[in-house]
Amino acid sequence: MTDAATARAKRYQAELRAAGIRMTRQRVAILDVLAETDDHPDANEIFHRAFTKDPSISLSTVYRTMRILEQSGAIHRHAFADRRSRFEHAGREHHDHLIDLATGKVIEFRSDKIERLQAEIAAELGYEIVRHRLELYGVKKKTGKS
Amino acid sequence: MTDAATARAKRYQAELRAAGIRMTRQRVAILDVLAETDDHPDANEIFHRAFTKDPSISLSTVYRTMRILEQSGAIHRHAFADRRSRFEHAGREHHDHLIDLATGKVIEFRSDKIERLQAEIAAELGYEIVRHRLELYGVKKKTGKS
DNA sequence: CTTGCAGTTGCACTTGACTGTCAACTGTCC
DNA sequence: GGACAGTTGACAGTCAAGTGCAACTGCAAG
Repeated sequence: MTDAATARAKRYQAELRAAGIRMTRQRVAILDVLAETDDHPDANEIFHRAFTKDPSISLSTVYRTMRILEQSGAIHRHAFADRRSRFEHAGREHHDHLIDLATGKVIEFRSDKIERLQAEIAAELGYEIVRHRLELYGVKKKTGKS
Repeated sequence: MTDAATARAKRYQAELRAAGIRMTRQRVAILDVLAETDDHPDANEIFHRAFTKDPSISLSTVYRTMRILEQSGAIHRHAFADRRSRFEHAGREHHDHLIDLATGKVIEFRSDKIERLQAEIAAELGYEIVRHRLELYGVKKKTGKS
């Protein structure tokens, strides 16, 4: 665990405690995992990673904790093409995802233009956007002129 | 079942038979359901609707058929906020979805600007979009001047 | 028409992701 | 150091979806 990750983990803990969430051994382990993660692990993956930090943790606790963290706004839940949820901590700037269909790799991107356009469209339909989901599924363009 | 829906159903049948897919009683029932549908039913809902046309159909067959239809490109599978798949027949123009968080109502919309922007963004990242998913989740704006 | 048979089906069962229950445990506030 | 409400691990239960298999059936060739 890098120093930066440790610092992040500490910050998450402090924030959650401030929000009245009890900091158990298991939650610390999960927060550590999230702090040193920059991919989009599913519950099972988080369980395995947390398990190496604290073998007393159970999968149920991971599910329960992910739900609590989601409700408190600490993490975001995604559901890409497959049926299971993937998570990422929320302390980062909003972004959307481009999924490489060949490798499954998830690339993050952000476009203010698109964000603005979405708000416009919703407004036209009489709605206000609370959240959105934009996922592009694509394949690598063959390099070369074209 | 309206005449238009019947015609659509017949067309679907012909297309699938041309693609070498055997037209069983059950598949006809499902195709009929899809032809007269313009919402986004899930497998269970399709099962119930098809059941009224042919009580011999089973849920397994609906699942199997939806998969076949999806692979043959006849329908699109969506997974909105909930965990189950919803379907719609593909014979229609591409569109995205705005989901009303209060009522669950699904509104369809389409924006060429956004489509173009998406392609641009993917291109910048070196990708070619195969498909995408754009869902806006929102609430009705309070009416009035604003 | 009848037949042959690969493709389909219904049923019962399995899977995979998650949720609920409950006795035992443990942060946290005095 | 208690007290005790919040939390946990184990495991049963739920829910959407997929599967194995014996029985059935489109449909193409006779």
